[in-house]
Amino acid sequence: MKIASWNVNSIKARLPRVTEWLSEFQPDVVLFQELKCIDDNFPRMEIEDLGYNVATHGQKTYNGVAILSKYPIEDVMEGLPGDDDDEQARYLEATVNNVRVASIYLPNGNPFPGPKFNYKIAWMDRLVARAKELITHEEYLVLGGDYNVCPKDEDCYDTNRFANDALLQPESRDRYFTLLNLGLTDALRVFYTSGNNYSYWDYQAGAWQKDNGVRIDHLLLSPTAADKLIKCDIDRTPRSKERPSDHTPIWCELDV
DNA sequence: ATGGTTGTGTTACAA
Repeated sequence: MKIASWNVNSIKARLPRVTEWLSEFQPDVVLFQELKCIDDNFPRMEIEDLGYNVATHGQKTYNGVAILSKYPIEDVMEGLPGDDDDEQARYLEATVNNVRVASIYLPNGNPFPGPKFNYKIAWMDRLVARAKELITHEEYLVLGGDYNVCPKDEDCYDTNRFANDALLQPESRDRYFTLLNLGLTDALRVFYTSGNNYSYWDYQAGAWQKDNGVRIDHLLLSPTAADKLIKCDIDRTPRSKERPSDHTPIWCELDV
């Protein structure tokens, strides 16, 4: 069972890249972030024609997350618990083929410091609380998405340029490692124990051509899911194409 | 070179 996560940076603008990648890569489950559209404008038919069920949690202009699955999508939960006043569409959870999955678009948090960074940290605290709850269920669990966190310096091409960036702040990293300390596994680091494994390259200044990237898209697995982990990798192919997203997919294969 | 690009939706803001 192949599960992928991809920040598409507008599903409408990215539809040609998305359909060609789904057709070629054939993931069983896909977690999308940054749809940048309301549910009614999601290109549902085009995706369903490729054999996927679709659950969306969209929003006008910003944010928006979705779950695609070749299996039925069950027990959908929209939004991250813990703040009834939070109206940003950044979290969608569901069960597919006995695997609980979440599509996560964690707040970027820039500029640091400031209210956006405070929102990021509060959001991460809510994610930790949700992960704590989920992990007690002892089921297959994959928390995937754009975490907007570089866990370590090796996950950023130039830490000096990012010294004041929210992606590298200790407060962001502390909460990311709190997730790992709950027992979640950073699936990519099972196979690539160190070094550059970027998932995002800025559109500006030839960042892609120079491989000036950061690793901020992650798949975190519960212990039972990690036991079934066969492979995890980052697929750079979509980032190399015309009119790409600035992110590229991360995927894993589970023996379930 | 303190630059540069993309997307939404309006000429600003987020990333």
